This record gives sequence, structure tokens and C-alpha cells, in this order.
Amino acid sequence: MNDRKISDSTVRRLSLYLNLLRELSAAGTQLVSSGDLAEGSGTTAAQVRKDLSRFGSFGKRGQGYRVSALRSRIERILCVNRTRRVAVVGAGKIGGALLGYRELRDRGFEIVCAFDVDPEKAGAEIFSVPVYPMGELETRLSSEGVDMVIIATPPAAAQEVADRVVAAGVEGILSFAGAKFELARPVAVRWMDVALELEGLSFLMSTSAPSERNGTPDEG
Amino acid sequence: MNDRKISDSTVRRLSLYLNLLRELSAAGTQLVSSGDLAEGSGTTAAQVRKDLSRFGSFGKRGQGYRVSALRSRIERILCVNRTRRVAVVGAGKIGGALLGYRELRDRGFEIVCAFDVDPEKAGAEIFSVPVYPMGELETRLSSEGVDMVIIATPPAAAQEVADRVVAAGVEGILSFAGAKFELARPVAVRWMDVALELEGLSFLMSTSAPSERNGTPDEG
DNA sequence: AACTGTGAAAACTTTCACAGCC
DNA sequence: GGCTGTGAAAGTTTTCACAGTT
Repeated sequence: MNDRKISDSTVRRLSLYLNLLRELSAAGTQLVSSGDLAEGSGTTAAQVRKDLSRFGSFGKRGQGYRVSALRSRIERILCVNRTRRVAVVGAGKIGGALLGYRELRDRGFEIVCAFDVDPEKAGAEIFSVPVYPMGELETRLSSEGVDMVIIATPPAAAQEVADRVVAAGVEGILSFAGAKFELARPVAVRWMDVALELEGLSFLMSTSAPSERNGTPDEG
Repeated sequence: MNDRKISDSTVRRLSLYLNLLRELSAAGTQLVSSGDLAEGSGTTAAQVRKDLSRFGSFGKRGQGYRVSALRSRIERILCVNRTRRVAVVGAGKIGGALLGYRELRDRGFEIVCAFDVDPEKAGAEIFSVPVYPMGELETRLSSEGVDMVIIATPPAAAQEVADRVVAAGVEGILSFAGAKFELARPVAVRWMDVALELEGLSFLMSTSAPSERNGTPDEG
């Protein structure tokens, strides 16, 4: 156990382990070793043990980790032991697609509502998720008990949306709008950018020693 | 100039610099300093200079970097100086949304075709992109001169798609299917996973010192 | 004066290797 | 025998600080 800051890469790996543990859980497997977890998530056994040991020691020497216990431990660490309520701002192509994305719900994120400037969209439902006009942003975020917001607007609107969302008390933002924004107070933010990933791929492809590094799985 | 391996984080930052340079270019700005680039991409001036110096020294002391020259240099480094041809496998929610995603084209990635198992979708066009049946995968990838493939199928199909795509000679894969797959030969791969990012956010939100680390912009 | 390019230092992350437990 | 937990070593990335150029 170690109380220093947990790095972003460690957190990403925890998500990968969690995915795997959920599968093992569903398959009825009881025990898993650091080697198994490493194998399934593209890292090394030592790395898995190091990652887990930062939060306590919950393996049994000679046997491994109990799937169910480790699973709920990681769910608690990531705070995904209860369903998180998410709102999407911008119901365009990407935003709209997220509203019907089953995997999010399966992994504990419920998209409770969306917002759009287009009055045609606002008032309707997309994949059974209600879309509200931007004017209702603050009141709905609060009445729906939204924990985190996904910004899927054009870049030019990102700053204003971020300001309003932060003022409304939201503590986490995932942005698909590849534009930087300033925040009035410290709020957790992550960015996703398809074009940036493709640029990275393009670079990897050009070097004759293509490697596989990244966010999610990995192959070795 | 330094010939060691370029790290993933460096490549990501290069993409951020490139974005900024394109904006500056459009705005008619001629010169930019490492401080400006740092400011706009959420890093430090020293980091910017270190990143750029790995590829040569193309700044002028006392002045900064010429926007147009630096821009085309980074475009060449990332190999995005010519339009890249991309195919999407899986025209479901996410895959379908990507077909109409304007930003990809603006940033040099042209989605030339898509594939889907659903015979209803195959044969049609989505946002003017032709969708072909899976049986035509190999022939179309080759006849369309596809450089890289985005896998947006359910996880269970990812391995088979990856096998076929790799066998067809594609050198780069971006996968939205959060499933690990093995590759018959070394090919550049990156993963994107919305739920994983939300889990990471959830963790950040739970620690009382929310930071902003990640893929794209940043705020300090 | 302003700003780059870069070695050297600091910080951080991963891997190694092995003692300790089941 | 098999596997965890962990210090110490190796490796990597970032920051510092300053000489050098325009």
C-alpha cells in the first residue's frame, strides 16, 4: 500500500482489469492470477501486482486474486460501484450516437438526457433519451442529478458549455470537442479526439517498427 | 536532433501543436514561440522545444518558429501531408456517426467506405459513404486503396475483422471495440473506449485533487 | 531582449528479483 | 510449487537552467 498519487496509466490499467474481471465473473471463474490479468490486458504480471498493491493487498500468495472481491474493490476505487448519471451536450453525429450506445450502460454509465441548440432536436427523444434546449441546461443538470457531462459540440461552443456546466456544479467533463477551454474551478477533464488518434496511427505506420501502445488493450 | 524512439506522448503533443499551427495559419500568424504553443496545448515551453528538437532545429533564436514551415514539418513527421484513406468496419451507432464526421476530413482523413454484416445497411450509403457487405472487405480495401481501418463492430467480431484486415495488407487499425485481439504480423494499433475514459473521470472526480491529464488539451 | 536548443538533474514509471505465504 | 507483495534497479519522461543566436 502506498499513498502517493495514482498515475493516469495506472487508472487506465485498472479499467482494463475491471473489464476482464467482469468477464471472468460472468464466466463463473473464481480465482485469477496477476499473470492472467496481464495476459488479458496487455501488460506484465509485475505491473498488475504493483498497480493493485497501491490500494492494499488483496491477493492470496500461491493462489491469486478472488475475482468477485477484486472486481468490487476496483469498482469502488474507480467509483463505478453505483451507476453514474451522464448528460451529453450536443446531439450531433457523435453526441447522438452516444445516446444509443449500449456499452456505456453496461459499464455503469446511464445517459439521462442530452441538450442541443437546434430547436428541431430539442423536445424530441433520440434512442429514448430526452433532448432538451440549451436554455434548460442548468436546471436539468441539477434536477436529473447529473454527475458528469460529455461535451460533443463543435469546438467553438466548447468554452461556453464548459463554463455553464462547471457553474452548475458538475465535477467531471469528457470532451470530444478538440478545443482547449479554461475552467473557473478545478474539475476533472478528459479529452477524446478521433483525428488525433488517427494522426498517431499515421505516425506509427510510418516508422518501420510499428508498436502497439495505447489507451486500451495491447498485444505483445 | 536525436534518433531515439519517439514516445507516444510526444506524438500526441505533436498533434496538438499541429492543430494550433493550422489555426494560426488560417489566422495569418507568421511566427510562434514555444511558449505560445505550450499555452495553447497545455504543456510547458521546455517540453515543446524538447519535442521539436528531436526532429531537427527549425526555430530561430530570439524569434520563434515560422508557422507555415513548422506546420508542414509536423505534417510530414505525422505523415498527414497527404490525405489518408480510411475505411470503417461496422456501421452501427459509432461507426455510422464517424461516416459523417466532418472534422476527420478537415484533418486529412477521408472515409472512403464502410462495411457491415447487416444486409439492410450494405448496399446503401450513409452520409454519402458507400456501405458494402462484409464479403467484399478484402477486395474493396484493396480497390479503394485504404490505408487504415477503424473497427467499430461489437467486441466479439473484432478479432475476425482484425485478422481479415491485416491479411488484406492494412497497416493501421483504430479500434472502438474494447476487446483485445492478436495480430498475425506487427501492425500499428490504437484503441478508443468511451467507457474507459468515463471510468478514469470517475476516479479523478473521487480524488479531491482533480487534475487534468490526458490525450488532448489541458488546462493549468 | 527575446527566444531556441540542449545537456544535466529531477521526477516518475516499469521491470527485476526474491522473500514470504498458501 | 505457485503466486503475491515489494524494495531496489533500470529505464523513461519532464523540468531546469543556461549557453548561443538573431
